[in-house]
Amino acid sequence: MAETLTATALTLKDIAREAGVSLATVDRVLHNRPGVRPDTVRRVKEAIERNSFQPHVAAAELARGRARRFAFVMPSGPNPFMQQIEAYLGEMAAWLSARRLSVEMVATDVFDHSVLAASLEALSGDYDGVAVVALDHPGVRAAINDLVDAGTRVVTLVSDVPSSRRHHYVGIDNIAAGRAAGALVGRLVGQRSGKVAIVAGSQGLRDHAERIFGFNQVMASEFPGLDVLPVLEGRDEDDRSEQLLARLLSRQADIVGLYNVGAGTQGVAKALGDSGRDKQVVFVGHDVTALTRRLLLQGVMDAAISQNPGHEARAAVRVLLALARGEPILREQEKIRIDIVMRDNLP
Amino acid sequence: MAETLTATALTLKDIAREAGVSLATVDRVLHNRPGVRPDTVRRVKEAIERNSFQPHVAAAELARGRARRFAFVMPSGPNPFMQQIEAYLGEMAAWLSARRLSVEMVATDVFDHSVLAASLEALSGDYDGVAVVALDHPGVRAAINDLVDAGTRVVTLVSDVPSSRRHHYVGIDNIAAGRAAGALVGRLVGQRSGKVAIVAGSQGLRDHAERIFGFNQVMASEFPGLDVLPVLEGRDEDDRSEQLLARLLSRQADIVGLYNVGAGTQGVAKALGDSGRDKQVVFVGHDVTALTRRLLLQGVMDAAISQNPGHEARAAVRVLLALARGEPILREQEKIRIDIVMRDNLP
DNA sequence: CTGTTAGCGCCTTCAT
DNA sequence: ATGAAGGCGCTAACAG
Repeated sequence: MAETLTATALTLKDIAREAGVSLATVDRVLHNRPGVRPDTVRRVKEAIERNSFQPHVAAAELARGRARRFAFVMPSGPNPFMQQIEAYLGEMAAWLSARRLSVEMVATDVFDHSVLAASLEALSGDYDGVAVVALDHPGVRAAINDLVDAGTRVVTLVSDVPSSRRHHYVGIDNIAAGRAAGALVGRLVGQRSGKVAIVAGSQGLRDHAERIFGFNQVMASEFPGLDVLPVLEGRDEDDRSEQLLARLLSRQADIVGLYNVGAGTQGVAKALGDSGRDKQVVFVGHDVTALTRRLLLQGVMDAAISQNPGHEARAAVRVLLALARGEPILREQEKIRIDIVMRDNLP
Repeated sequence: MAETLTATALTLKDIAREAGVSLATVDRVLHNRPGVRPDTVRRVKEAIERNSFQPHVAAAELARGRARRFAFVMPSGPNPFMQQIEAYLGEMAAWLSARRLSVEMVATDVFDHSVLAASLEALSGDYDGVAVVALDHPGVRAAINDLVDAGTRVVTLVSDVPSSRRHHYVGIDNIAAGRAAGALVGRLVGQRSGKVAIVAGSQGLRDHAERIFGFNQVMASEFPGLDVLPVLEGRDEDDRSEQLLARLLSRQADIVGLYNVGAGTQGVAKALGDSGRDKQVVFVGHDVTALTRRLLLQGVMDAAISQNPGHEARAAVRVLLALARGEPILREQEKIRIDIVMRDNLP
């Protein structure tokens, strides 16, 4: 009837006794520290295995006694999504402080690779862990690798640098996100056929490029009746996005779908609204902000592909902490999922 | 440039010195224990406030030294969703054990209120916390309240008993889930008009009733062209669901949408498949299991409204732990969101 | 290579 | 009503 899920609580001392060694030796083996005869190592490991011993994290944390410092390197400037992440970090203040953790925000120009790289280099040695919203560029990659080599734990946040040796990426699979966007546009357009417009910040941004890739994949394979137009590059700016889209709308009468890959949402919505076709065109974009929430409620936007900024903030902290403590990462828990948000399931 | 998010790490001793009292007194004030003069209480509280002091959780946990026991009361029988929750709890074994927590599974007939109530009563006094998949019934409510009165922390899981004094509910908003289902059926049906069928386990189950309510809300207000048929009650059984739906399909030619509220998915899919109309009818159901995953990939199901079982398992444990420790609950983190899952964003 | 020992910060008797 | 002191389980010097 009742099946228990955990072993009984032994301590280091028990293992020491069972293996016929001292506390210190068990501790050494536990942390793979040198200075123990291979034979002793084996004996101790066996005792640990046999009892499936787990050191008490609270005791370890207390004994180690060191406060840990983490830095979050984030874009300067008013990006609502990034501001949400910062706000959620702020909400964790008590949680952090009860664990003697500190997190510091470092604002930088993440779109300029040399500035970003310099910001990262400047952190070297001062932090136990760094989370960074990264641009995928060789210079940035080198800076990340230098941090890693210096013993700092590094996680990329929202935007990855897969070729670097960062310990972990906290963010969504952007190709899958693009596919989800494509599926939504296609399904919501329904029987109609026509053209589909894409507005992105820049195809040079890795995440944007990946989203577009996924989007086109689905369009090509599943919705042959829809014709994807060349990508408009609005640099994530409202004005530019608006102008480009307005011009396109005025020339193409048979646009039935619109995918906004990045920011500049205000401009995109304006162009669409001014054209008077916001009810006919299926409009899918990214992230739930004050603006996109309003657009969804008004029926201008039909769906938003979103990543949960609170989850990303907390996952980044937890992953850095687990890495610093040498604990395993709960991959399933830290995975950032792609949420499809429509008017009726707005969070 | 760098803005820090945490206070410096003081200790109880620092507060004691500053307030001119001993460690023990600060500790008493911190935990609202009796035996301290009101005046002293004030002085100590001020010192705590002034420094925004946070006791170190690791030290507290270690000193308290007591292992904590939690029980999970879950439906007996082969419910894939519940099995997933159990599996995720199993994956937490190391995490639990490193914190000297144990969780025990208690299988019971959650659909029989007297059996369920008896199972709950039997736990009294033995556990620090109980998570229960609850039936909303006066007898169950009383059993929950008794546990709470006995000092046990209680969270309802997946299915709530709002009228009880449970400390927390870990699960989705089922009305919102029904609305999301309605919006999807309506939007995916597109321009067509016709009839929409609903298959539920029973309208007596609170979560099913709520989902149906939300579904009908959206249908009535947003999709007047769609006509919702009376609910078929399949008792979450494959056979019965199949028969009822097969009969309905044979009589109604113009069914364009289908909402499966609970389990019995296998039967629903079979009836739909046998009718040869699985590609024309928009089919939305709940939860991502091996079966629904397959149906989504085959294009039989169009979308699944899902709650993340891993998240629910971990949230239940974290909430029970926070309650037991007297820590605040991170509401935002523990909130269970409604996920819309389509073929292209299958997790 | 291995063992001994003094804390880490808090909680809990036990005295006063 | 308040204080003193030991100990929770582990880590990190320091001896040997």
